[in-house]
Amino acid sequence: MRKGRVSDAVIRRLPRYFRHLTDLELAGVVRISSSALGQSMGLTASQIRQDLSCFGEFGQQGYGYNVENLRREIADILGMRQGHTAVLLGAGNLGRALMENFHFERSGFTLQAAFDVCPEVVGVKMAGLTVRHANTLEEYLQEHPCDVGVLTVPRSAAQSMADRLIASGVKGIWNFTNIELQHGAGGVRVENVHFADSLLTLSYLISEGV
Amino acid sequence: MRKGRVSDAVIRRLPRYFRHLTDLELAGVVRISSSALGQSMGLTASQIRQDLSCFGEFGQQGYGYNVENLRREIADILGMRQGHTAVLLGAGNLGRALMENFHFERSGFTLQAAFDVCPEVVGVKMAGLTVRHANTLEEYLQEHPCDVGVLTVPRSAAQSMADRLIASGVKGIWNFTNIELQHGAGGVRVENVHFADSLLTLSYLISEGV
DNA sequence: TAGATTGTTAATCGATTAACAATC
DNA sequence: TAGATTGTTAATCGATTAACAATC
Repeated sequence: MRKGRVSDAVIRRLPRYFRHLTDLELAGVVRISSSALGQSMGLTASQIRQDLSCFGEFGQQGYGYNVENLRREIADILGMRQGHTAVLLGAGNLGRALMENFHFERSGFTLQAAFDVCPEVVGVKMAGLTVRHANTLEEYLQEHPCDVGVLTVPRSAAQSMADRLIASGVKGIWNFTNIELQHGAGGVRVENVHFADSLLTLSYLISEGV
Repeated sequence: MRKGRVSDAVIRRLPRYFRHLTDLELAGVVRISSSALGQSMGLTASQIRQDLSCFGEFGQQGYGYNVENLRREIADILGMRQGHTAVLLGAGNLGRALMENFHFERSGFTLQAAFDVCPEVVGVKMAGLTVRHANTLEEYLQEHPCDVGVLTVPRSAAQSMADRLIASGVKGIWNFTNIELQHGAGGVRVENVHFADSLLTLSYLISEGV
């Protein structure tokens, strides 16, 4: 499906395309041209056509793109329809908020299990899952191989937990801890959600010109 | 302090520099060269020197950079030492997790107040703050002007809450809702934390080559 | 058919990397 | 002093934008 290497800039735009197309579909829009989509997303029509051409030909001359169809194509490109699975490590405040509020299934993921070490949390039911003790992680993953580990443990436990996830064969780590995880050449992908980096960017932007 | 326009790519690296320098300082490292810093961050020495040169001259030939000094300079550039203030909108699971777990003060922010509409939440004390009713937002902001609004309300309330924040004169919005906020030409800065976009990027990366 | 819009090739722009004189 | 390393200028690389033939 993919032609040559796809740049990081393009990859980062794919979820935005998906989100906008979802909104358009919900709003009942059937077709859209690259220039109209670009206008609503703050991109040029050229860029959109260039981006999409990395993956195939989804439009039609003189017509544009069918919204529903393009949305489905992008979902495929993003791997949303592959039935990925995830386990969550660290069912504290943030972990719990993710479990109970974030819709994993809307991104094509099934959250299979959650782990923690804290006795007050182990055994508690959250979002339909009973939190397991973290020392059963390897055992669990051996029986239920999993694509992604969601890392919401405290900073101090982050690297060792990441190592255990990698050793158990996950393909990716969704990292909410504020550290840069070390992950060897094993091909594990790490996606960081660094809250502080985000807030500091905003801090810079509102301070500019001072 | 700033020379000409600073590109977005550079701005996004500043918090990473800050984080790495903090770690180095904690580890007792006193000086570091651009090539050593680059190695540990996965950047080239050239890029680091080029980035820093947007803001001034912080190094010394033959020596490199003093870690403590460079960290402080970057904190200044990021506006961390300006004493920014924030209010939080939406004290549900995610909002509460942020209040109780995220260290606003480490990014130079003081979280001043939190608001919600839900009767079970209004009046509850979280992280030392008593949650106020959202219909007192304007009144509060008039008396206590605030730099940033942290938006952790449900999707349906997001845009109207953003409009109210902007009308009350905030400089920035830290947006955790999964929508692209509309904000006119008023110069308000919006920084998005789109969980789903992040997970979908990871989904793509672990699916690659399928 | 005429108008609209694609996918792609070429041109431009900006960001990263390399090179090097200056100097601690 | 000699070695190391900066800040900056020049070269390269990659991403974005523009142009246009193809065609629905």
